[in-house]
Amino acid sequence: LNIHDLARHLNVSIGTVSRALNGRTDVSDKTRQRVLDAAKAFGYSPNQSGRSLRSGTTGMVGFMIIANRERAIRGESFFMTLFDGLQASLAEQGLDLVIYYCGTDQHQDTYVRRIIERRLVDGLIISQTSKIDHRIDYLINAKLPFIAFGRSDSGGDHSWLDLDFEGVAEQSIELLYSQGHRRIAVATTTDDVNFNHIYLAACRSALAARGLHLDDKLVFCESMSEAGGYRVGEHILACKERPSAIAIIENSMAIGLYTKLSEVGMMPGRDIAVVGFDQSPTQGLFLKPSLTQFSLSMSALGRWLGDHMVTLISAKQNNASVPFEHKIWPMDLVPGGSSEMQMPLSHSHECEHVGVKERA
Amino acid sequence: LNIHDLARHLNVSIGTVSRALNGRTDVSDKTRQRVLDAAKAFGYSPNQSGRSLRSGTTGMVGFMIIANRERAIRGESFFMTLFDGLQASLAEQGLDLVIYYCGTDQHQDTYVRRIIERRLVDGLIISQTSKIDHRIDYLINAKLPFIAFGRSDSGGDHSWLDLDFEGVAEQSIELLYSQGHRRIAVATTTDDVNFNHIYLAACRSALAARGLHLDDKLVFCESMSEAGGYRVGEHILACKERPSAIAIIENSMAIGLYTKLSEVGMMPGRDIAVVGFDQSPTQGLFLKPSLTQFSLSMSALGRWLGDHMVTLISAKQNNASVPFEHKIWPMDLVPGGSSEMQMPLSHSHECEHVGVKERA
DNA sequence: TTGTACGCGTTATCAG
DNA sequence: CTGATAACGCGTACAA
Repeated sequence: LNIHDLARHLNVSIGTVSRALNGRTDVSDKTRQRVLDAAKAFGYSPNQSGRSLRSGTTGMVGFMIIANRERAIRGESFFMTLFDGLQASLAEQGLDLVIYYCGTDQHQDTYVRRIIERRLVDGLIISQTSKIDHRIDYLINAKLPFIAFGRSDSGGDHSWLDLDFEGVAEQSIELLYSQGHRRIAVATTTDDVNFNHIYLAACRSALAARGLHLDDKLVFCESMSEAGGYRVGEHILACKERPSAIAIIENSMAIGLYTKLSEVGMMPGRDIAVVGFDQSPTQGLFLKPSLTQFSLSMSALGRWLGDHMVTLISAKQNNASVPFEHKIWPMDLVPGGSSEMQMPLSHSHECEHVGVKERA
Repeated sequence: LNIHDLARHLNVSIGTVSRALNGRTDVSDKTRQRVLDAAKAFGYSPNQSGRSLRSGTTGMVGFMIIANRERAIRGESFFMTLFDGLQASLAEQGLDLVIYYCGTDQHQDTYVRRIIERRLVDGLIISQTSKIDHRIDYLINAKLPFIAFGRSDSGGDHSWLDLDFEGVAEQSIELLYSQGHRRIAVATTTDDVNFNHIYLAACRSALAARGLHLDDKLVFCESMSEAGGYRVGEHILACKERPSAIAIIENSMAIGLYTKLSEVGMMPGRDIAVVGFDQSPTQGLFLKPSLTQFSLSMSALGRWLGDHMVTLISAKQNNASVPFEHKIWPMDLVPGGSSEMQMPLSHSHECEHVGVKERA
């Protein structure tokens, strides 16, 4: 069923049908209503290929996620929680959200090229950006509206949104430091994504700001999974000088850490302080003891992405100058039992920095 | 950059370019190579809209997932684990996977209509089928190749794939029964998906086959989330006659149950036997004690979906008769510590059914 | 206010 | 083996 059939049935021209359906003003109300009724009655909907070909626009916004062989495709559920806000925002402008899944056997750079060259979308959101990310160079060059979810050193100016890793690191270290911890470990993931570098660097500066040096032996890099966290636990137990606290970048890793610790009779919040991050809204709260972590509104984050994408797309259509945005998304500390322990002050490893009030 | 530009640059006609790129035989090897080289050099890729319009086929297969307000969009990560096999299978036939996310503010039936009417895909996989699912009626009527991931009572004959809920229920009940449990609870979800009915019914029959009646007071229906499992724990504790075992349909609920139990000093596998399902490959293994659950190859499952979808699509293109398939996907028991406890035989609540060998 | 006709980029048919 | 040309379904400038 195409526009010709509908027009013939109504004894009008296809031009009139098209105008009526697209909400143009130059069509009588009576005719418009007839057309709309008939379209509904026959279940007519314009063929998207024809429409795209003619208008040069697809009405689709892509969100690309990358499978990761190491972590067995966990953590991607993280993205699910933002699709609702994103979808709602785009829908208000008549845009559709489609998710492109780049499998383990596909290369992310060529995958992006395919999507863009074939003109599948009007805009694209990429995630899991790496420190050097050729997708960004390509997209800038292709002049396609896009937003990077995650910072990168690649490319020129472009819009991006990222979580506040610096803020999380600062708050985590401050919390642990204020409770007397001086030997603090950091766990990151083996993924080739930029946030590992950002988080680690931020932890390092936060420690340095307090006169502490981050021991390389206390930086653990494992896969983003329960299994990875379990191995982090093994590393901790194998330490000659065990840390009294650890900041861990991903909550599923915290779960594995909990498991390893419990196997040797250790408990987070009693024998070692643990601070997590936030890769799933509820997960950490149901650990025992509850995991200290950081909350954020994924739905609002998705909406931000959608709103800004709409701006970028309309700017391009109007040949307007492009207002790039750079957004650091705030996250709020949710204290849990895993970081409740206080350190005896005498055990400080940084005696030279211990001031008067700590001795009091 | 379109096919005309490429043809002009090569001093050949657009027809020749098209033939060369589409691997037709009626083009000389020399010309084909020139075209391919030029296409690569200029980064030319056919415009999908033009191609779709002409050929009437999009080369896309959709996978539709439905957001669920109640469970805060958890559990959808389940699907992620099958996309790899699905994607790989489709890619071998030159088909692309696109994921359609039906948000909480969209109605699933109208969402499917939109996708189909606008001709966005050559085939569609729907998931989270409900007992009565109008999407199936619609898709059958639209004559579009589709597979339902999940059984439904709706529609006529069509292809579907579903997990072996009956097998899981049977094995779960058998395991618990053989260890002396006679008062066994079942936890399902509040979602309007068919597997709740299937699982519950299968548990009921498995119990009946052993002379046990499933007490309605021992059927708990909560949201598919840690919070839901937590509430299941509350229900159990509030029971006048507490069950000694529970079969629970989803692993994130098991996590919440663990949490509630630990709050009152109870431990799975010691104070109550717990058998889970499998919504995430690793989750249950890192609970303490490890959760008895069922494993399956999600990648293979995805591949099955892809392979069958390819069959359906080519059958339609060749006007061949459609070989529908109905597949129950097997799952394997992975015993964990959560179900290790043995019940003392004297406590059986079903004395009239206790046979000689149990008294021995 | 409505009808006509062109072209978006591609593939397929047919003639050479 | 190759080139010219007709569709595919739609939106829109232009004519009526």
